[in-house]
Amino acid sequence: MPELPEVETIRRQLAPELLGRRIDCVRVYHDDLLLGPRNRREFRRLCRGRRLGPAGRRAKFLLFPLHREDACDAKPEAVIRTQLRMTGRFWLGGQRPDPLEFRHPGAEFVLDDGRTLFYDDVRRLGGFDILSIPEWRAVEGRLGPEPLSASFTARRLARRLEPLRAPIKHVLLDQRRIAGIGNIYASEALHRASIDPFKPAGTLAYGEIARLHRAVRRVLREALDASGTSFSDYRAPDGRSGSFQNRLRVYGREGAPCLRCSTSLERAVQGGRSTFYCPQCQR
DNA sequence: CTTGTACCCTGACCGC
DNA sequence: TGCGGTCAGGGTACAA
Repeated sequence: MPELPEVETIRRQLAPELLGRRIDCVRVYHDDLLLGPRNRREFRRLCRGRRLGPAGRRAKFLLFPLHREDACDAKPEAVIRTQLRMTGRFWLGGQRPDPLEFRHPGAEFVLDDGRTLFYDDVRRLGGFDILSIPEWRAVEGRLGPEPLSASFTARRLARRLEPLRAPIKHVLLDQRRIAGIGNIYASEALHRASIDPFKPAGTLAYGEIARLHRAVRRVLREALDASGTSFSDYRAPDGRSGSFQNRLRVYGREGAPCLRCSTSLERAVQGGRSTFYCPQCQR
């Protein structure tokens, strides 16, 4: 479901509410929501009684640092890594969320202020694992740069694309190359940069890469400012929708006119996923 | 190393 | 009303 702007929106809403809270009780309703090697009992044991540090995000992962009760100021000893994948959602409140809207309860984290963090996931492709800090550092080291960070430059992007023969659209989805971009914003960025999604990444001219770099940052920034893109099921934890779906230029607009040149937009399948593009102005 | 494919799972929708 | 096929914002394991 969510890409970088949606996950970051969720993080911003949850972070101030969760900071310093103690996890008193954990319930996990499906084994397949535990994505790591730990079973439910181990997961509960590692969470219970821990205090939450500031919620973080890297790529599309939400991170909940866990501190020992007696050493809250020190570095966390572990982190809960959450992946929402396609349909994972959070809701935080004093009672259960509306069961008509949250029909697939996956897990609950009861906090010491009486509220509970609920996780709901229709397809159960998302979930949690607990990583020690060295384990997390190893995982994080394999991820590509954060596209909104100051250190993500066009030059750096060019170096990462240069050896790759795969289509640029496919490369944008590869979290080892660039972190946080998913199927919506890959199509949107390529359209804004007027680049053919099928073009092999390593054949892009530097000028094209510079345009792509700007387009990626701009579209993610604008989506973040709009609290993300909401289709039928995505909601932020406060229940509000994002509004960026009104500003998508190609995603989901197959057959509609290109906003730049009026050519009918097309949909193609790359690596099993839809790519939306303008056959006229993306070359 | 790269690249492609299968797979995890449920639900909405479309054509028959 | 039912049935089969397709599609959905993701990531990983595995084979070639």
